[in-house]
Amino acid sequence: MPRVSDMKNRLTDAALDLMWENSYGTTSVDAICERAGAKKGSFYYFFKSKSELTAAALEAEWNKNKANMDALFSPTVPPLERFDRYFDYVHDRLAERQKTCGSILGCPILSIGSEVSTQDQGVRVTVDRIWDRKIKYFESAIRDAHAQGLIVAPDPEAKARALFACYHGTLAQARIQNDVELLRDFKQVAMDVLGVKHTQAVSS
Amino acid sequence: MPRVSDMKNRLTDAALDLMWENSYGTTSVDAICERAGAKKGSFYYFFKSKSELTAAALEAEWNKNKANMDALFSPTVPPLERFDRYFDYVHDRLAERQKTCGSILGCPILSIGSEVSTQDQGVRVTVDRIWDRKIKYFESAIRDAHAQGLIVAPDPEAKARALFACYHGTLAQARIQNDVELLRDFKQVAMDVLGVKHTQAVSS
DNA sequence: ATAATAGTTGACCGATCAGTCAAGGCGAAT
DNA sequence: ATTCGCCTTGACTGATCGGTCAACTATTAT
Repeated sequence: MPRVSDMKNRLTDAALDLMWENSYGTTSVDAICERAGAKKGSFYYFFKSKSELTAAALEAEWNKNKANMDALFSPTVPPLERFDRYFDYVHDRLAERQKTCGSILGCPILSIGSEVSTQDQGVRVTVDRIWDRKIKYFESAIRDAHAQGLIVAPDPEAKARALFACYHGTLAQARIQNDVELLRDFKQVAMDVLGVKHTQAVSS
Repeated sequence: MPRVSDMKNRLTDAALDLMWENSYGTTSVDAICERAGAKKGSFYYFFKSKSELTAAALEAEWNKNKANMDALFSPTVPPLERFDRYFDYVHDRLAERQKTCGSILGCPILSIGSEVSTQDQGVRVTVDRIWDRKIKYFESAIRDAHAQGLIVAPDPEAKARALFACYHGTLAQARIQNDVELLRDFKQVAMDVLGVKHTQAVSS
């Protein structure tokens, strides 16, 4: 067997990075190659098109984040607390990234998905698939919360989709307005959407 | 005085149309000109860049829709009913458009805004401004609903922003999944976000 | 050591990109 | 009817786009 290369990962990393910070359309294959330290020929050795690279980059991002998601939404954590931890995690990650690039970047799945959905079915289907996987974490937490009588959610799947959409709307707004504080306010909105019985703030 | 031309409007109409259906990045100046029946030189007679045209197109779209919004959110309509009518209106408009282009297009403000926000401050600021204007309709309806004891919303502006973000998240999801039914389900979510009292009593 | 193969390179392609410009056409006020 | 100036035209630019290709390198199993 000949040599092995990490170039494929470098390319997907560079692609997602650039597309997240800018957009799919303004991220050229040349720019991806430059950041990955690759030449154009190498790019097209691994991927047959920019579209295919994008789908691979989104899947790679999912794989890198899956363990984190599993931990955040661990069944050992009280169901409603899972959301709190997840929202905190995303907030912190976006705030951290803002320090280096100056912008709140929102969710790459939504940004890229919204941009290409009417034109690139390959990427669209990939976005859809990852979207569904992430919703499963919400769904499971909602079902557990319902079982414990914390909320009333006879249709956990629908409730999960709704909450996920609301959250992503807030992420998109945070990106457009470049304001991370919008994410802080979402926790209360999430409780409203989930139908958590209103609780007065308890000093901790 | 020499002749007058409707070319400027034709160009903004064509631009918004193409960017809504596809994206900002994939909408070329050439394509805009072709749809508007203009030559490149005319385009740059009216606008000094694609970016400036986009900002103008968004403002023009707002101006065309303002009367509709005023009617939908008329103070003569019961406050919570205003939302119902607005959501129906958007749903019907998107469903109608789907017949001709095959896709649920979501909200152009969000799509374009999300796409260019980190790269084009001119368009970003325009998106921001229109976003704020639209939120005012929500805010006013929420304040009226609060005054009538239909909901509890001590901070109507924050509630309006939250609901607007949630709705746009749903619009984005509908675009990505090309599914108009997601918008139908939003009405109940909106009631949850607004904190409308229904069968489920809310503890004080 | 060498052969087989995974990976790399850089030159190249036609198309399209946003944007420019000088010149001319054409409507309205005089 | 002339003139003023809004608007249109079409040919043009240099850069960049996504993508191709044949030749080359480097690694590793044998």
